[in-house]
Amino acid sequence: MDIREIARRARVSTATVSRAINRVPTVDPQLAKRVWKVVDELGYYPNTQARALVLGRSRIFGLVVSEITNPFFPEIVQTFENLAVENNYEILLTSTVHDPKRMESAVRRMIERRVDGVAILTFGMEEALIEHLRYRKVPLVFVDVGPDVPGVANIRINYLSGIRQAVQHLAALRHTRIAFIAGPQHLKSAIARRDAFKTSMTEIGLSADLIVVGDHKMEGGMRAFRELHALSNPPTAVLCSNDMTAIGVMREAYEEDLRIPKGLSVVGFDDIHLTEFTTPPLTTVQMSQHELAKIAFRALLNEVDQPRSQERHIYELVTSLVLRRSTALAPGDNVSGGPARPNRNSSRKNSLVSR
Amino acid sequence: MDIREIARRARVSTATVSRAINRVPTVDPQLAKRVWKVVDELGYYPNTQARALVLGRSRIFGLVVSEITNPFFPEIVQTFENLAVENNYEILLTSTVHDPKRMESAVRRMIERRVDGVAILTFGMEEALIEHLRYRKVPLVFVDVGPDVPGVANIRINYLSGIRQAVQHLAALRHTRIAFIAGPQHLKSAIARRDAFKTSMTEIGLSADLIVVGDHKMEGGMRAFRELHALSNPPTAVLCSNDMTAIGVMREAYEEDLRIPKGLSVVGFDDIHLTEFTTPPLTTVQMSQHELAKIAFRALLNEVDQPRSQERHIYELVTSLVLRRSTALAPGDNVSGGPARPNRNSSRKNSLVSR
DNA sequence: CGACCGCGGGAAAACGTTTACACACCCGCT
DNA sequence: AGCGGGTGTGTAAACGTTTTCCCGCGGTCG
Repeated sequence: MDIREIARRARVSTATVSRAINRVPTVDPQLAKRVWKVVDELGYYPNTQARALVLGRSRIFGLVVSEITNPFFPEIVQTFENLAVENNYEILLTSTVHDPKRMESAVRRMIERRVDGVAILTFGMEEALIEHLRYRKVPLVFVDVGPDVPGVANIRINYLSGIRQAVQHLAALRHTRIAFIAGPQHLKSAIARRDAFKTSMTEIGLSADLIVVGDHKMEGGMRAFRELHALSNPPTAVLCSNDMTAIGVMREAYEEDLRIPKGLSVVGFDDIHLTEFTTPPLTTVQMSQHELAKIAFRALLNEVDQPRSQERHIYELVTSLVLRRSTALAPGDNVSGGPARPNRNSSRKNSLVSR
Repeated sequence: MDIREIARRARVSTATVSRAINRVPTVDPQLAKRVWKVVDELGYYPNTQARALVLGRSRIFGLVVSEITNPFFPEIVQTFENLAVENNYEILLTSTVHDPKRMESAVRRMIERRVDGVAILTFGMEEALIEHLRYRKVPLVFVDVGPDVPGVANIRINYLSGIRQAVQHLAALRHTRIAFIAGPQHLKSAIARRDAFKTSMTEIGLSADLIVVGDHKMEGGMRAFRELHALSNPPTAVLCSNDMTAIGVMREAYEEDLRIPKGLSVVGFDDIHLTEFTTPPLTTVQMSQHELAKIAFRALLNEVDQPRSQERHIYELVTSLVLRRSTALAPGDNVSGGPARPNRNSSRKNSLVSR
């Protein structure tokens, strides 16, 4: 069933059918109604491939993430998808599981399907695929790590804003020995977080020498905390480069019978959903996946609408602390009476029994 | 840059280029090499839309899930995607966030893109979209809930196998008061799990009357457990209809200062990744998302390869218990010496400090 | 030595749209 | 009454492939 069939039955030309379907205003309402009637009766749906072929636009965006099973990404995918359907786009999802072959095939697939743009929302070093796509003049948007070249949009993440809030929050709770568990040092984003920690500490006169590196996974957090805990003068608070690391710290603390937050304050980074389900719920620096996806999508949409090829667009995403229940006054510090901590601005979705 | 450009430069016809690219064996190796040379030089990639148009096959599968942010689904998506790239397919992902409008638009999108098949891996009542797709003779595969009609494949889940293992595991640990926290009773899958629990209990002579219904979310688990805990003779073990419920139970138990597993044994259902990150790691009934996605993909592939339209295909997925650390001997039961529990067959990815 | 057969390659049609261009028709003006 | 312009519809080309059909060539067999 194609447009010609519709044309025949409505006794008009294919041109008119096409125009009616696309709501071109000049077509006689009478005819339009006749066309729509047939369309509805037959349950006709235009063939997107044919359309794409002549329009030269596929209405498909590529979306590259590191791995969907990493809890950071599902919400990005969800938001991106929502925006896609709203704008009549389709999304071609790829998770490079840090595998160069996967990236290569991803690029091939995207080019073959003639995507209108690609968002690379991965925290990694997928430099390889960039060149290939740039060469084809596909609109691109990167996060954090993108090359500073014309024609590709870039989302800068303001790590400092959130990390500074976290550090000052801990300092306000009388913590002075604050440790940082960093991420893999080949990731730009991990380095940026560590640097933000150093800056935040030194600017309030605390020393930032308690830094140990993890792997952005639970195991790394456990290992790193074991190391810290063995110190002669262990930290009373730990700030982590991401939430999985913080979960590792909490797990290890539990094994060592250290209660959180009384015995140890822990702060994560990312604000993945999981943090609401830990015991206790994790205080963390939010880097809104929702916002990130939104910015990325908008950037692509802009780019296809008015391709200002030579400008380089920079967007910014700020981070900010969300308070839950994994931080408290430093042990040994006794203030008299009153609630020890600032207002909680976290969305308290989970009806917790107060204790 | 199109196939004609290649043809011109290689001084052959477009037919030959097409044949060379598609590795038709009859073409002269000499010519083929000439074609490939030009292809590589120019970085030519065939236009999939044009191809799909003439072939009548889009090489796209639809994948419908409930919501990607539900931790049950990311692994399904990942596996499905892996298989897709392996087989040169693309996937058109939709999460109906339980919203009828979303489902409708999902169907429209899939039909417009002319998907070759659709896997509906959602635990819900998306009956609406079924008819529309069936009418179009799109190959379908359902999980659990599909209508028993010819032409659509169905994946049956064997809930009983895993739940029976769980119940018997608990019974072996001397638990006799075993409660079940069910899921929303409008979901077929939730009902099936509850029934499997009843069957498993009665067949070993235990009474299955400690059933309270939750909502498959953490809050429901917390609420349900509060109810159970307030009983004059509370259960010593709780089996949950899904993992999020179990996490709620653990959280609530923590609030009530009940240690797991010493004071209470908890078993979940689904085996989402999250269960490895709880403290303690959750013993749960595995319903392999990986297998599920694999079966679904295979089923679709079968269907497009040899469309035996009238047969109805039934596949089965068995469930089975995976032991972690949230179950132990019933309190008050003292056996002398020896390890209290069976071998642990769980994959112990996380190097836990034994305690 | 000629006819026939097999094999490989080319011309062109087909897939289902959109849209540039052409062409009726009607209305109002001179 | 004739002409010009505006409005709305139709015809056909174009998008980039695959594939059918046909043709020419070389080899083999009678």
